[in-house]
Amino acid sequence: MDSHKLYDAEYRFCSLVWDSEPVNSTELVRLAADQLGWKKSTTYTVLKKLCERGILQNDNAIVTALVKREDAERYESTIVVEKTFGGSLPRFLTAFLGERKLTDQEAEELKKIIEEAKQ
Amino acid sequence: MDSHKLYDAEYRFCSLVWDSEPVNSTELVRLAADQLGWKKSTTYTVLKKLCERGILQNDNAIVTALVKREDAERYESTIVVEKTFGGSLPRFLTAFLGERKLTDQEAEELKKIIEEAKQ
DNA sequence: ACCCGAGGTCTATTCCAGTAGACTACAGGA
DNA sequence: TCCTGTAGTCTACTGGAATAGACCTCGGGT
Repeated sequence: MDSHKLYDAEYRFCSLVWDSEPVNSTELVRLAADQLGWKKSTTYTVLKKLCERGILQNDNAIVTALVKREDAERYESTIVVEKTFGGSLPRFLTAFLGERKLTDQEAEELKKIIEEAKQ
Repeated sequence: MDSHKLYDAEYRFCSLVWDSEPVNSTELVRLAADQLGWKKSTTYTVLKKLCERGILQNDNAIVTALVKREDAERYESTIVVEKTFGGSLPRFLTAFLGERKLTDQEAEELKKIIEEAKQ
């Protein structure tokens, strides 16, 4: 349940998968070497752990994600709001905005997102 | 600069300080024992590190915070939005809301916060 | 029959956050 | 004078995230 928590390195790795799934494992080794500077065994070690935790899937060298990017993002955002802001989105928003100013356009975009989440 | 990053244990400890500053260090030892289950030396070790990083201040056994709760909260929220959502607040909001639904009242509150951050 | 690349496993090593134990110094009461 | 509480330091252990090196197997090409 809580094993959906992705550590930093895992998150970066999953990002590669999300960007290119379904992807061959050897190709993934190449991508991780390129974009993360990882050695082959590092990739396989991390891949295996993520498979064991039901986050990724490796089927005959074809890697796909069981936990989708949106799931991980939602989880991540929820955690922060809970841990740091007592679960209150308004408190999060207030803190984030701080002295920051929004343009009319940005404000409209945000309000639209909120409007769509009503009910 | 980036030393303002608070690790989990540090954050919990700072919360105690924020809640009760200015606070005597012995009293803080007591609070940390009560609320975090920490031993005395743990409290002093963490306190010292935070002082060295300019986050707290210990003056003749009177502890105060140089970095305020709002600063830490803003920092924390900014980090997530940047690290996980490419700095885009709309993307964060969309992810957080996900399938969640807002009541009219909640939506109004959020829109008000946004409105106040305009320009 | 041999080599090579694909596809992987298993076992370390390193680093650091988190936590604590043992010790020191000093001031004020009994 | 000794004890006790306050205030603090310094060193050390532990667990786990991050990373990698050495090794294994198997199928296809020469």
